Amino acid sequence: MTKATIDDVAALAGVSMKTVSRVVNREPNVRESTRTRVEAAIEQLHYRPNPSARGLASHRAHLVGLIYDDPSAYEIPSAGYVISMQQGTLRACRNAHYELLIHPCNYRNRNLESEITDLIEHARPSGIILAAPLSNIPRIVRSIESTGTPLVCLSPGKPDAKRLSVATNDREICAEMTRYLASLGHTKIAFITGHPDHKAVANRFLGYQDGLQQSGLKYTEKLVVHGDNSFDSGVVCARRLLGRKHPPTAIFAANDDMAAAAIHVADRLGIKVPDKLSIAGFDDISLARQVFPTLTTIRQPLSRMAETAAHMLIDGKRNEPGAAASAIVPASLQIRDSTGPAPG
Amino acid sequence: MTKATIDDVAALAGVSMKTVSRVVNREPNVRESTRTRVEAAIEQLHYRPNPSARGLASHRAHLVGLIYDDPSAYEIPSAGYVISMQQGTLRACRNAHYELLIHPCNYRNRNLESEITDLIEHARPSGIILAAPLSNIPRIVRSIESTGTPLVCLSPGKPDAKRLSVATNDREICAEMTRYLASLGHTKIAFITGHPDHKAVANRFLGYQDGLQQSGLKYTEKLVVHGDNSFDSGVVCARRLLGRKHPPTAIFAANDDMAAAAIHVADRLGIKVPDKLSIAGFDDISLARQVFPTLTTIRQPLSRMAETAAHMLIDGKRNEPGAAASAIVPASLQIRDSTGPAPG
DNA sequence: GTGAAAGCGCTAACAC
DNA sequence: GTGTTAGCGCTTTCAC
Repeated sequence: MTKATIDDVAALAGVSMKTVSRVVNREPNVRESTRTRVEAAIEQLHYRPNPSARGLASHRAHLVGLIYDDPSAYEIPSAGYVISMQQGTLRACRNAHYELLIHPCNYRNRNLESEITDLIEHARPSGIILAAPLSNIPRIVRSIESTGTPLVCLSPGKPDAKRLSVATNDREICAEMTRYLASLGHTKIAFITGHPDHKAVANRFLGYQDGLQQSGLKYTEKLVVHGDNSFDSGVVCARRLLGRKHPPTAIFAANDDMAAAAIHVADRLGIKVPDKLSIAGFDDISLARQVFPTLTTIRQPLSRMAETAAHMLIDGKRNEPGAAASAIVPASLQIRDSTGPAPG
Repeated sequence: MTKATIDDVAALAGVSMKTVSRVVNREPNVRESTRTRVEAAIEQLHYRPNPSARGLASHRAHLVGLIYDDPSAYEIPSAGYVISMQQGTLRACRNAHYELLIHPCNYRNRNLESEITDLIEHARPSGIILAAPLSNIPRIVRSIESTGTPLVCLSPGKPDAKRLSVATNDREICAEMTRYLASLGHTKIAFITGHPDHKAVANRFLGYQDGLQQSGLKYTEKLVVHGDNSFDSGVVCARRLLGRKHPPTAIFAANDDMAAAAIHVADRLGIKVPDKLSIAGFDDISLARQVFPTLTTIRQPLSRMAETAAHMLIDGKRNEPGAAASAIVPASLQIRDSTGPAPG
């Protein structure tokens, strides 16, 4: 038994090829009863459209391109991020019979724009999902847009009404974490900022400030130190904060690596966590559950974000063209053992 | 300027379409001078074959399928492994103008065989790379083989002369690590075994025994404890080893998670690493460089292995059909700070 | 060694 | 609402 083609389905359902095509592609102008009959035939023959034939005839492959900055192998948290995004995109693709084309690339590459436009012209994806931090680079975004391929940006720095994007509520969730720390009785809550280039990371800092205000606490620069997202920078920052005469009783770091570093420093200094010091991070990388005590942090819904993005692309063809939209998928607090009531 | 087609190239080179096709596909029966001329035309027009047209005409997409067990997001070391394999496969694919189709799946899924054969029938890849531990499951391997699609197994449990495979020298490199520890003066070298299901992990244990023998040390069961690859099991094993009257001066764990656990336990017990105790792992996950002291370990060349596998598939079409082969890509020792001369 | 013709399985454009 | 007719750009088959 050889594979069923669209003709076989058409013959079985007693309609033309084109009607089958309409049903498969969810196009309008098919009577409900006809649609049902065609669907039954598809089911019976286990018909699935041939992607190559589709691609050839439509000048557009039924695939979604996922473009992201290439993590060096074994690097964390990048690897976890990438896998999450792939998983989310694949979930959306599988239901819709789309394939996923992954394209890791180096954001320092000078020819990145032509590399990406080449990819698009060659593979002709139905749409592109562009992950942060690439989605923060205007020349990359513009070069993709110039090909006319639908684009969804993941975590773009600032929302842009003219573009499709999916983001999380960095700022709000950081405010929530800050309020949570305040609710535990902490009044001196320090913040370790992240790499200044990453716009979403800057939003985390704003959320911290919001949270202080919402809790009736004063924001002061003295409680802010500047890291660069690395574990090492976290060590330096935590030492600076904890070496003071009146150290903070809570430290909120803009990512988990720096938060883990703070736990490490506290341990060296003999400061008990969470009894004397509460520590919170952001990202929920696997390290968060491997440190002792386990780290209270914020989980970004990366997989859901990517899934949402893929759906925008796949379903988007039937939307009005001008209907730019940005979706927000909320992050969530992961309360673990590194936070507790303020001492005293 | 629209994209060049095979006709454009043929016209420019003054040959037929078919000859261009022969050149592009590296088929025989083209005079050298003709080939050169065609290649020049290809270059000049920036011609790249349309994958959809190719796939449609040849009943076979120019793509490589990479099938692996799905890590839950944020799980390490799976994420790092997957990224490495993807990177290696992509390197090979890009040069040859193949695409990569990734297929994470759940190895506990009952319908896995039909899921995979469906995938193959619909996407029609030129070949499949099957990663461990899936490559250790005979019914999966056989179901792929039954579709007639070329298959390369990554780290199959035992080499099989009838199949294509790529593996690393687990056993030899573990013997080398053991000899290295012995060369530092250690005579009581303990081993923490890994999960019994993973065949490659069992080879590591054999390598440990080889290494002892090669160093003139006696193997004794007393120095072996059984873990399951998890950090927690490593804690239990390390406690058992270090709680003895005459503890070992070196611990070699079958993976990095358990080795990191050993470092953790030693720290709690006040045993200085590497002064009083040397610790070695296997995998070189990113945690290996995040623990203190940094972990001496073994790096598996996963990315190279996947690249080799992809090349076997892509180039293999021109080989003799019966030419099964298995490649070995050697692993390497990563000497860091957790190992040192034996005390005393 | 090289070329001509046929057709892969689908969608686009338009007719009805 | 539905069907008809052309191709999409390549590989296959077979002729030379």
